[in-house]
Amino acid sequence: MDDYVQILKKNGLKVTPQRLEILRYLDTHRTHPTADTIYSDLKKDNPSLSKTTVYNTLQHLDEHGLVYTLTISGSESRFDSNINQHHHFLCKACGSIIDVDFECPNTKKVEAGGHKIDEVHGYFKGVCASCLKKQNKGGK
Amino acid sequence: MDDYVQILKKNGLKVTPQRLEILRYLDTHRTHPTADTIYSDLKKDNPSLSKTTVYNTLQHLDEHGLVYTLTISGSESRFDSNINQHHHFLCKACGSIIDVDFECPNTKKVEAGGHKIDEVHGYFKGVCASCLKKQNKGGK
DNA sequence: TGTTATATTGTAATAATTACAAGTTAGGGA
DNA sequence: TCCCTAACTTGTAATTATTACAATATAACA
Repeated sequence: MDDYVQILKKNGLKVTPQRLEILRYLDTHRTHPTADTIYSDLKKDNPSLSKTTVYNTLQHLDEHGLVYTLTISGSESRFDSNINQHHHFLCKACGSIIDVDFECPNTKKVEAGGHKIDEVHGYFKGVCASCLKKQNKGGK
Repeated sequence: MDDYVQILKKNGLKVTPQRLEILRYLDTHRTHPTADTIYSDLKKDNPSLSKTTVYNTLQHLDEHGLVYTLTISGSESRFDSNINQHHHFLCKACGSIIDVDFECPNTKKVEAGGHKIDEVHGYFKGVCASCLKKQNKGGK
């Protein structure tokens, strides 16, 4: 019935309403939200939700590879339920984070140095196509 | 005489002892230090140094492309005076950050989406060769 | 050398995250 | 089905990195 229950069970995680809500939220909001955004949004329907629970759950999900934690913005972590290898573009004008879908062809070069790689993060920063258009229209 | 003076002047930045010290520190400590590490180390010889000055200076240097700010660790920024295009490997065991020297061949693919790219960050995380060796020796 | 815009300093404020103790609940076993 | 216990959730307090701000000091140029 509910896939999220299966996902948690498969990973040996206890099934709780809070975890189901957070999993569902991430799955239906592919905007790379912050912990605080997730907390604020979910609190509307579940006023007793604690921010600590959100942080703890995100950490557990990350440890089990169920979410991917981005540090692209520098000041706060952002969470992505898209587990496939992909990278990210951060628009410095509007703040949005856009998925960039390709694999990193350099992983093997790094491994050639003898290191074991668990995570690959590709962060591109600049101005997105949409904001570039606005800038050209708006003048200056 | 002192290259750092020229670097600052060339970039239209006022030449102050603090800025020279920070530039020199970054140039001679290629360990990707945090702002706090820079502050603590420089404070030894310049007790009146303020942490705010360190943060302000690093920000100015970054804006002028004289340092590169890493957000690889998530919890704090790290600073690199190596301006050439390169990437980084973070060892989760010992915390060290290792330079990885190659260019990203995917920049053009991102630009194909119509975005303007100012910065490219490649972060690899795992266990470094040195720590892998220790783990094998130490047993477990 | 004087002027002024800019930099430095120190403290206080903010923001994100973590620590912790108390109460609650999920899930397996009797 | 009920009970037990380990694990989870909650709320508050603490911590850490960073920024804001006002007062003082100084670099650079006339």
